[in-house]
Amino acid sequence: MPLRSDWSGEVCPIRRSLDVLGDGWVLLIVRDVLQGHGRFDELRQNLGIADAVLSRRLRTMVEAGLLTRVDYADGGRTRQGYAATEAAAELLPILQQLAVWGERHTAMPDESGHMALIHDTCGHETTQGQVCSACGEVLVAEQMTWVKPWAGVRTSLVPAGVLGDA
Amino acid sequence: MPLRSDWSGEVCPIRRSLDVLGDGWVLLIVRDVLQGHGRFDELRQNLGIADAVLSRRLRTMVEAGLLTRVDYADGGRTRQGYAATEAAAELLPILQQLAVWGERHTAMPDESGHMALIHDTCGHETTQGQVCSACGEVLVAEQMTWVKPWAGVRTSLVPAGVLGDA
DNA sequence: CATATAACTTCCTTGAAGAAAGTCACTTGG
DNA sequence: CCAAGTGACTTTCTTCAAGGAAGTTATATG
Repeated sequence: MPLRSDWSGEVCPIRRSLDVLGDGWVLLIVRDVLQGHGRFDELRQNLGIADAVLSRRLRTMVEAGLLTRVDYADGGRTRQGYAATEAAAELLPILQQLAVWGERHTAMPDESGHMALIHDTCGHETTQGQVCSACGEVLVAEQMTWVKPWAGVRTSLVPAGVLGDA
Repeated sequence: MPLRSDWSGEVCPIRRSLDVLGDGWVLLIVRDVLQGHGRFDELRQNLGIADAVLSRRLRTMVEAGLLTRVDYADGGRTRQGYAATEAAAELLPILQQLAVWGERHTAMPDESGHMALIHDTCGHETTQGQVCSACGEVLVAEQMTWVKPWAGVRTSLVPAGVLGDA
């Protein structure tokens, strides 16, 4: 008896999505992988997640078609990381809307600051997660930069299938 | 030691949102409450959830500002149900985008059919969750009707604070 | 009175999260 | 050659949460 039942055969598409996505770790992993941070040690560090939990999530996300294994060179050897599939990249609006919602409805800590979503194509910030509020275009991951003032960085999102530079 | 740590003080707004929302049951409850189905027995039946799990979720969602308790008349007595807050209503784009994503990326069962998202204001179906793909307006819950062919019903979403008719 | 309904709460079993340690496959430096 | 380090996991053990089932309380109604 699994802790939560299998929703993959449900008639409601929202519920079928939540079978895969209705878990905080999954969406956080997609968040990081879209930023190119798809190595096991990067994810473990960024997320503060237990090894075993991360390993289990990565496996199920590969099986569910959200992630693919990608080779990368590290010194003289080849290692493996994870990149987002097209399916995962299409979660961008949900992630960005979570950012917008979070800034409106959760308590912002002092060291946080405003996470701006920059649409690189038109160069403006969008206040909507799916369609650019400045120019009206539908947003895709590789045309986005996320401004994270708490870390003093701007991160350009990577296309599906790509593992970013460390 | 809770099974999953507290993300409410995180610097990333996505992660703060997932502290509240990163759970399949929470989003399914919002889905049903936005359709006016906010009574305990309705939720239990629609969701196929254990009483204790539902009760716990409802309590935490009220505390988190997603739901409010609402009185309703049943025969000669007053009972209580749950309505969405404005914060929950603002999850509409996420829910609708989950529907869109689910139809594209999960296996549709035979008895499911296409869940159309109708923007009542312009009368057309939208293929985007946040902005109407037909007329360009930002979508809000009380202007939406969800077509659920597997149940042969069209459900108009209710405004925040409202418990729909049974 | 008995029955039904709604909205929970409690009990018990089992799966999952998380801390910590371990394993394996390599590089690299002494 | 060996020791140390790194990356990507796996395993062990403890504790929490999901879920099935039963119970409780506050009312109607016949």
